[in-house]
Amino acid sequence: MRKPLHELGDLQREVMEIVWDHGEAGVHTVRAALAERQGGREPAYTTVLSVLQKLEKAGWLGHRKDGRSHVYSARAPRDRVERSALGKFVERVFHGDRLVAFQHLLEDEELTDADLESLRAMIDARRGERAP
Amino acid sequence: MRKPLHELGDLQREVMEIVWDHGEAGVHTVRAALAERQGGREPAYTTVLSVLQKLEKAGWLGHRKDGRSHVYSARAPRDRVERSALGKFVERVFHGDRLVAFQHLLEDEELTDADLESLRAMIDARRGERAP
DNA sequence: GGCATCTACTAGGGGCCGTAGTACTACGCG
DNA sequence: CGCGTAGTACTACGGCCCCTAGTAGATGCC
Repeated sequence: MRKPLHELGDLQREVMEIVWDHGEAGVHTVRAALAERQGGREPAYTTVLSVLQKLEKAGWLGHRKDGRSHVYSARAPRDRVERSALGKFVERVFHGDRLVAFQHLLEDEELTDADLESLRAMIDARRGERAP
Repeated sequence: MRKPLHELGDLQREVMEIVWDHGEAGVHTVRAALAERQGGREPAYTTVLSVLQKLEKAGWLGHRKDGRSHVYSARAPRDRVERSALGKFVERVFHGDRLVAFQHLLEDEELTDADLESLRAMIDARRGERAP
């Protein structure tokens, strides 16, 4: 299967995000978005094209024809990919123990009381849908 | 700084875990532990030594002399490293939004009601220490 | 039909991983 | 005192992936 999202190179991940954000995107769109995100100049046209093609070959993207151009779109919805990546990560680093992951996330200093509140809400919602 | 834990290769991560588990470990210990974990045969002595040395050069390990041997130990406690890795991961994949990470973890099918219960407890504990 | 545009294919520098060999060192035993 | 064994240090190499881009070939508009 596909490699987890976080194991992609920086450029490839960036491109995936751009495609997800735009719904679909061609080389020009991606180039422009890249330049804007990173504040640098655009990579060569063929560079971006190559990346797109690699991502397609790897199963991340599909494309349709629009005139003579190709317009790429993600083959899997973003949140499913992210969730899967998180799962793989938890697997590798915490041997699958999600509770430990929770614990670490909770220990984060930056969480506000409001955050904690909405966490509780999330959990309660989850319990609700579990045992209705 | 050091690379996040999940970006290490499989062998290197494995070795780190072994060292953490043992508190400290020399080449022989690591070799044996590797063979046992993976059920395969031990990698060459020098292979393991090389890995240990690489990890030391990268700042993961330190060593002390014991007779003519080196005994390696981790330079940072495991849970700090894990937490940092999780932080980096959330940064890369969720742009730092921990709540999204929570959400995904919560959506996991495998969580039992007991798990959800202890999650609530964790959160409450956290709130308690926050606003006493 | 000719030119601009776009894709396909190929390539190479750089880096990291796992793997291990070779060379050198030092300690302990006889 | 000398030698062998065990241990470390250094170097190497194949494999793989990333980013980068060039060149060549196809195609469609004017």
